[in-house]
Amino acid sequence: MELKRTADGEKGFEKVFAFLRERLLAGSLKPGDRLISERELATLLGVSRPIVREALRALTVLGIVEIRDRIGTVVTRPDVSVLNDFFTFALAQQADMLDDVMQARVAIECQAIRLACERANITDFERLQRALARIGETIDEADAGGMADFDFHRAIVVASHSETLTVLHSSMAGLLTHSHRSRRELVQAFPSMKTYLIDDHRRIFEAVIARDPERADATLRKHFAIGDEYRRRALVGDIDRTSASG
Amino acid sequence: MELKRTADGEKGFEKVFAFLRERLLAGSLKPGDRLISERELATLLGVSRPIVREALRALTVLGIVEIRDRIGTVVTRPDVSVLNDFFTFALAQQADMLDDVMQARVAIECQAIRLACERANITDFERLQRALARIGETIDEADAGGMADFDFHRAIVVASHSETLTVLHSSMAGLLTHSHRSRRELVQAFPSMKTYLIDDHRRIFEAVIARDPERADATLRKHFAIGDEYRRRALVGDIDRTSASG
DNA sequence: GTTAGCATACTGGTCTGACCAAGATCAGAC
DNA sequence: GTCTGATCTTGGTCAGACCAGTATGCTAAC
Repeated sequence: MELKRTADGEKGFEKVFAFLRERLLAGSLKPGDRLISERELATLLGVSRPIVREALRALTVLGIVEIRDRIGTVVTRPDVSVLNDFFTFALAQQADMLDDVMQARVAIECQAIRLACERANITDFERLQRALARIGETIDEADAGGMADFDFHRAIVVASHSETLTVLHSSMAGLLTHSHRSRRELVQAFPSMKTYLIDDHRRIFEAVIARDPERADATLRKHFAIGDEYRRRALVGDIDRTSASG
Repeated sequence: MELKRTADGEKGFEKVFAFLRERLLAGSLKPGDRLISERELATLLGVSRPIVREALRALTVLGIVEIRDRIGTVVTRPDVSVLNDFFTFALAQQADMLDDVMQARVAIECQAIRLACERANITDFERLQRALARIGETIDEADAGGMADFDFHRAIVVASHSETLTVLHSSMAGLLTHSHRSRRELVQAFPSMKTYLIDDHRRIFEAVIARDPERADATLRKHFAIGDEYRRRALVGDIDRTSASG
């Protein structure tokens, strides 16, 4: 963390960025605070306004501040969208990263469910239960079903009461929803998946209710493994057509 | 992922950003490619150069492109530093996030070690072994010891051959190194930690060598738990002063 | 005294045109 | 054929200006 001081040796952009970063990291600029106007900042640091805007824009994409048109620039609470953007771009340039991201998702969720077993409260349980019920109700719908599935998994992470895990998990949301949907589309054709989806999620739910981290982790991990297996089989057109008519 | 098309309805910055994003995500702009000059981009999109610079700066902090002075703007491979920046800022404004980040770290590493059991090759094993040896050698040094500890854990993640996990793990590196160092400083005072550090890491190493994901995960998780326990006791000045003189 | 309404100062959003320093390039000298 | 220097190009920056809304305060009407 090279906190370059605001020496004059720095280029314009770096000067402004460092100036603001210093105050942001030191805490003298807290979420909710409004920065001085771009013009003031420019004259204060002896740079031009476009440079100030560059720095503010940089902080904006980092989710640190928000530039409000004709209002001013205010400090915001760090947001997820940054990671979202990053993963979106990163994924685009390395398509093989998708499987990788899934691994990270498994990592996050398995840790989250352990924490959830310790920390979940009634509200969390209720949310999980609602999500579970919704999975059952929407088992025949691709869109709603995928969303219900996603909601359930998100509820697990939320129940961990870990901001970081939640942030990381959400940052992969865009990718996950796709995977959830495509998985759900398989359900229509292959009935055996219904059992898998409903039973698995209920078992996971029960493990959390029982506050049994090991069981919850193991069950969730198995759930992912089975899901992988289904998708793998789908690739070769196998699935369970042999045991059930489509 | 609202991929706003480059309609004229957008503001200047959004227009440029969307224009570039489109090409970045579509893959027509790949890492290594050089963008057209700022001036050309400006005239092409009908905006001024400062606006173009804002967009380029935004992509820069996202780690997507790199602006090289007097050379041009080139597309880079997505980098870790973005997440680093984000976590740095986020942590500064929510200090209580540190414990949270540790949880995420545990999540990443436990998943990584499972993958490592499957995917690790000779090179990975050797790197782990070196790191393990180094931990033993530097057991009495705070700085070098902390680094050896960190290297070992990083070697695990690297052995997972998962880009995403590596990226996430690295992004927490700054925070982790602190924690590693402070832990090592305890070693000097409390001899029993030496055994814990050396033996635990060896057990972890052995589990990976044995390619036993469950055992590796469990051992690593226990390793973290014991570390937590030590730190927790250190807070109340307990530790093992009773059984060993300082 | 209170309030509605408007003028004004201020804010972000953007543009134009310009200058600088240094890498890249190519023509011309050797 | 090679070296050298002028020139083109590139990013880095600045100054000043205009627009369009917001916020504020002052005035005028009730």
